[in-house]
Amino acid sequence: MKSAEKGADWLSGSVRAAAVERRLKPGQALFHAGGKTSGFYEVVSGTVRMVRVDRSGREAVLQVASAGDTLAEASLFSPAYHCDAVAATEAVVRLYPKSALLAALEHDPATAKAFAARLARQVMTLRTRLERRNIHSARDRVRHYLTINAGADGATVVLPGTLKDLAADLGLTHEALYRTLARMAAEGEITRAGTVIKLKRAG
Amino acid sequence: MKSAEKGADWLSGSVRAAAVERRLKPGQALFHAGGKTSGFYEVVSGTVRMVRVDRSGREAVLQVASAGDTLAEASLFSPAYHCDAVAATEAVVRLYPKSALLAALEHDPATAKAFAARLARQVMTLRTRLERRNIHSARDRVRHYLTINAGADGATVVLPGTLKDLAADLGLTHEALYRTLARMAAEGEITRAGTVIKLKRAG
DNA sequence: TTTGTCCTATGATCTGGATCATAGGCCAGC
DNA sequence: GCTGGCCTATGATCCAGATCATAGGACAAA
Repeated sequence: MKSAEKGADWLSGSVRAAAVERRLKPGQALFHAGGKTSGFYEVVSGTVRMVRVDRSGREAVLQVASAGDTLAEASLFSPAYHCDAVAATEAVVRLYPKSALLAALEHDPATAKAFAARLARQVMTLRTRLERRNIHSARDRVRHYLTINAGADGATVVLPGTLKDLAADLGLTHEALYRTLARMAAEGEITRAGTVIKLKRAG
Repeated sequence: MKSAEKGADWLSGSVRAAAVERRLKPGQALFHAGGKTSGFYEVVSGTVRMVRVDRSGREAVLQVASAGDTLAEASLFSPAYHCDAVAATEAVVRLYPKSALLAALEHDPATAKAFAARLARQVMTLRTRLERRNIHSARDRVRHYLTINAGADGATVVLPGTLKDLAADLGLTHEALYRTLARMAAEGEITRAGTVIKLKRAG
C-alpha cells in the first residue's frame, strides 16, 4: 500500500489520497468556533476535545475523540465550525478535505453509499449506548452490554479492551464493574477468563 | 395507503412519494431479526421499541423511537434486520423503501448529500448527549445542557417540551430536576419562567 | 361542576454506586 | 533483579440521586 492510503478504509482511495496529517501539542487548537470549515478529521493518536464555550465563559465538552475516532463530520455540510477542538495530549490527526469528500459524494455513488453506511452504523451504536445509560442498575447495564455484544453463539463476549475501558464505556467506576462481574460470576450468571466472558442460561 | 408528501422534509420528493404508511397495534411487530430489509422507518405517532434477544431469552432495548424519530437507517446497507421492532403503543409508521432511497443515493447527489448531512448531524447530537451522561452531578448535567442549547444570545434556552421530558433526556428523575432547577434559581445561576430558562453570569 | 389526568413541586427516607484506601499481579524498562 | 506504572480486586464509608409519598394547579372531558 502507498503511504498516502492509510487510515479510514471506508473512504475511497481518492479521498484518502487527499488526506493531510497534522501533529498537535497538548493544548493546541485544531480549529475554533466560527472558523471556516476545511473538512473532517480522524484522530491517529492522542486525544482531542471538542468544546463549546458560552458567553458567560462556561465550557461544555461535546466529544472526546481518541485514536481511531472521527470528528466534525457535520462540518462538511456547514460553512463554519460550531465548536472548538483542542488537543488534550500530544496528538496526530488526519484531515480529510471538505472539497475532496464532497466531490466524491457528488461523483462517486459508491463512496457516498459507504460514507452514509458508516454514519448510519454510528448512529445505531450511539443510540444503543445512550439507551444503555438509561439503565440504572450496574448489573442490568452489564447484562445489556453482554447481550448486545454476544458473538455468533449468542453467549460469548470478547472485550475489545481492558475492564477499565469497559467500565468507562458503561459509565461505571472500575470498582463498581469489578464487583458486579464478581457477583455475577459467583451467582453463576456468567463465567469469565480474563476479558472473555460467557453468558450462562438465565434462571 | 396514501403516500402524501408529508414527513421527513430532508428527503427528496421522489423518495417521499415512495413512502408507505402502516398502522400498528400495541405489541405488533414491524420486523424481526433475520428478516429481509425493506427500508427504514419514520415514526409518525406512538412509540416503537427495537429489541435484541439473545439465545438465553434475555432482552435488551436498542432504541425507543417516538413520533418524529427514525429507525433502522443502517438496515439500508444490510440485507437483513439485526433486531426486532415492536410497537409499544398504538402507532403509525412510514416506510421509506430501500430501493427508492438507494436509487436516490446513486443518481441524485443532492439527496445523497442531504441524507449524509442529516446522519452526520445526528451523530453529533448523539455524541453530545452521550458525553453529557458522563457527568455525574445533576447540576453539572443541567449546566451542560443549558450551555449547549443556549440560543443566539448565549444565555436563553427555550425548552422544546416539558420539564419531565427534559429530565428523561438528561437521565434524571423529574424530582431531581425540579430540585436542581429550584436550587440554581435560588442561588441566582438561572432565572426561569415556565419552560424558558436564562443563564446568568457564572459565580 | 365534577372528575380525571398530567405536570409541577417539595418533603422524607433509602440505597446503589461513588469515593477513598489498600494490595497483589503483571510487564516494560533500567 | 529491581522499580514504576497500570490493571485487577476488595473493603469501608459516604452521599447524591432514586424512590416513595403528598399536594396544588392547569386543562379536558363528562
